[in-house]
Amino acid sequence: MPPQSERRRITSKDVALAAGVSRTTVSFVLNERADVAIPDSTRQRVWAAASKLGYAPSPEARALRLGRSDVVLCLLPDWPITGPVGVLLEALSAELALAGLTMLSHQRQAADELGQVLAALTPTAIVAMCDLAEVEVELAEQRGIQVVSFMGRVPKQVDVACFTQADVGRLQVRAVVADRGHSFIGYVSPYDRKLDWFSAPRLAGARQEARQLGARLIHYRLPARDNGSTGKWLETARAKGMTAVCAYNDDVAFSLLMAAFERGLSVPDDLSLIGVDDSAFTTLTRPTLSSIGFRLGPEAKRLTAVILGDGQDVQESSPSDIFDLKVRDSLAMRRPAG
Amino acid sequence: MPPQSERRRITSKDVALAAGVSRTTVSFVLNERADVAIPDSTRQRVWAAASKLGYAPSPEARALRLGRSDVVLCLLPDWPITGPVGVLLEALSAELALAGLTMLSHQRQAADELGQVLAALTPTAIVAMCDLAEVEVELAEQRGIQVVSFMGRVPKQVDVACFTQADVGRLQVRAVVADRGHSFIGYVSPYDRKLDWFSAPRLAGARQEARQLGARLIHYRLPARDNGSTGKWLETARAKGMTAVCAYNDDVAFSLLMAAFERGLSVPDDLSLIGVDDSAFTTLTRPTLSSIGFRLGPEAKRLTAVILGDGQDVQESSPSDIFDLKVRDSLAMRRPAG
DNA sequence: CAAAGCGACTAACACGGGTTACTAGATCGT
DNA sequence: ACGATCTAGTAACCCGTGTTAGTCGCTTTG
Repeated sequence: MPPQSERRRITSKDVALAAGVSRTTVSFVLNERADVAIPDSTRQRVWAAASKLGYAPSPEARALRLGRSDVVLCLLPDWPITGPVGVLLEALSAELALAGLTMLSHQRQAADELGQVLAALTPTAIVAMCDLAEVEVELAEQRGIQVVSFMGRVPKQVDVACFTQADVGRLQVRAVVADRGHSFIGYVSPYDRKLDWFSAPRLAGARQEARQLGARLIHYRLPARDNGSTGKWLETARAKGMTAVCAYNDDVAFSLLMAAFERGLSVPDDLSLIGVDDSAFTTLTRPTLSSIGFRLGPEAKRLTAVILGDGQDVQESSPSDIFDLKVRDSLAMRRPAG
Repeated sequence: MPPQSERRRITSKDVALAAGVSRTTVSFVLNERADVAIPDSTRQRVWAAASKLGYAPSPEARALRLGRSDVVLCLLPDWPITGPVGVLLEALSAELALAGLTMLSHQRQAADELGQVLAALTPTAIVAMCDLAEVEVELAEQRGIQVVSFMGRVPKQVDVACFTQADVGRLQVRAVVADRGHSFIGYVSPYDRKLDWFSAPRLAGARQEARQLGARLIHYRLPARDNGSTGKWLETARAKGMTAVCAYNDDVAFSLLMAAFERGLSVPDDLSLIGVDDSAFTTLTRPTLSSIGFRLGPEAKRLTAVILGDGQDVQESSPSDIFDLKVRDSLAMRRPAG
C-alpha cells in the first residue's frame, strides 16, 4: 500500500499544472511583473489556482535564489526588555511589517553566539541592541548582512540612536542642578551588574554634567539585600549636604523612596528624587515620582529607514524630541539656606 | 574594469577546490558521516580548508534540501513579556540551543499575522504563547510545522503547560480563604484589557475556588486614571465585610496598597492583600507584599522534550512544583469577630 | 586468472523558486 | 509579399545543499 498521498508541500508546479500554464508563467503572474505581456484571462486563472490550492512560496527557496531573506533579526541583551524599549520593539516590528519585512528577536546568551544564529537563518539585516564582538560583525558582513547598531556597542559601526545613555544621566542632572539649584547630588545604580551596560554610561553622563555645572556628585550602588544600609547611606549623605538623588530607573527610585521613608527623611523636602522610564507606578507612590519618559516612535521610523537603505532621506532628530521629563512631587527647588 | 572580486559567499564548492576534492566529499566530511569510507588524511585536508576559508553552509539551502530548518519560532502576545515568563523564555532558548536549535521570538501584533511570518521563514516548530486561530494552525500544519501550545489557546491542540492561569487564581483564594479563614474577598483586575487573556481565567479560577470553599467573591477592575475611586471601592467593600483582596499581579496589588493607605485602611489589619509574580519590589513596600512566584525551569525542559519529539520521556510535573507561595506581611488571619 | 569485493571518491539529481534566452504565431508597415 | 515588431508563453539555467548511484583502481579469493 503506497503512502496515502502524504501531505506534500504545494509548490508553484502544482499551481502551474492546475492553471494549465508553465511554472515560469506562474512566477511572472504571482510576482506581478509588469514588463512581461500576459493577458488578464491567464493572470486570473493563475491567481484562482494559487488561492484555491492555498499556495505560498517557500521562503527558503526564495532566499536561496534571491540571496536575501525578508527577516530582520533583532539582537537583544540578556536582561529583560521592559518599559520604553519594549514599546520601541513593537513599533519597529510594525514599521518593518509595512515594508514587507518580518522582525524576529533573539535574546543573546553567550558572547559569541551570533554564529549559531546565522547558521539557522540569514537575515537581511541585524539590529544590534547589545554589544557585538568584532568577529561577529565580520561574520555578518561576510554574508552580506547589514549590521545596524541601536543602543549597542558595535565595532566599526556608528550607533543609529540619536541619543546615548549618557544623555539620560545628563538630563537628570540638569533637571536637578541647573533647573532646581541643587549643588550636592547622588547617583544610585541598581544591584544587578547585568544592567551596568546601561547604568555605567548614565552615571558617566551624570558625572560629566555635574562637573560642568559645578555640582558635587557621589555614587552609590544598591546592595543585593538591603538591611537598612541604603537608608543609612541616605542619612549620612544628607547630613553632609546632599539634597537630591538621581536614580538609575524608577525601580531604584522606589527603593530609595522607601529607604528614605524608613529613616524619616522627607521627599522632596529633605531629598529630591528622580528616576527613569516613567513607569506606570510612578503616579501611585506618595509622593509621586518624577521621571524621564521616552518617545521612541520616531526612532522606530528612522531605524526602519536606515534598514531599508533610504539612508539619505532619514531626518535627523535630537535627544530633546525623545526625552520627556516628567516633573512630579518628588522634585523640589533647593531651599535657599541648607 | 571588472568588479574587484566583490565579496562572494563562500560555498562548499570553494572548500572542495581548496582541498582538491569534490563537493560531495566535502559534504560527507563536514557532516561527519560515518557510513562512508574516507581516510583521515583527506578528512583533515577538508576541515583545514573549510576553517581557513571560514566556510559556513547556507541555512536556506540546507532548509530547502532537508525540508526543515533549525529554527523554533516562539509566538508572543502583544503585551510586554516580563517577570517569570521572561525567565522561562531564556531557559527555553538555552535548552533548545543545546539541541542545536535556535529560538527566535516574534511578538504578534495583528490577529492573523502568522501567514506573514511563515512567508519569511519555515520554522521546525512553533511555540504558541498566545491564541492562534484555527486557520493559522492549519497553515502551519500544512507546511509540516509542529505547533506546540504553551499558555495559549490553540484549536485542536492540548496545552503543554502543566498549569493554567485558573490555577493561579485558585491558589490565591486558597491562601486567603482556606489557609487564613477569610470568607468575603475581592478580586481586582488590571486596567489594560490586553491582559484579560491572563486576567480573565485567573478571575474564573478564583471564583470557582471561592464558591467551592463557600466564600463570597466580588470583582473590581482598576480604572484608567484613578481619581480616588479605587480607594472608595475598597472602603465601601470593607464596610460590607470584605477582609481580603487577591490582585491580578504585584503591580495591581501595589496600586491597592496605595489606595488603602490613602483611605486610612490598614494592610493587613483591615485588609489582607496578595499579588502574583513575586516582583522585586514586593519586599520594598511597607507592608511587604505577599505574592505567588513561579519556578519555570522544569517547564522549559519539558517544552524542549516535546519539541524534540521525545514525547514519551517527558516526566509529568504538577502545579505544586511550579508555584511558590510567598507569604509576607500583607497576609493575615481573619480576625475572629469582624 | 577471472570474478568478486572493497576503498576512495565523484557525476548527477533533487529541493522550490526567480530569471534569461528563446520560440511560435499574430500583426504591422511598406 | 515579406521582413520587423509584438504577443504569449516556455525550456533551461541558477542559487547551495544533501544524497543516490556509480566509477575506477586495487586487492582478495575460488
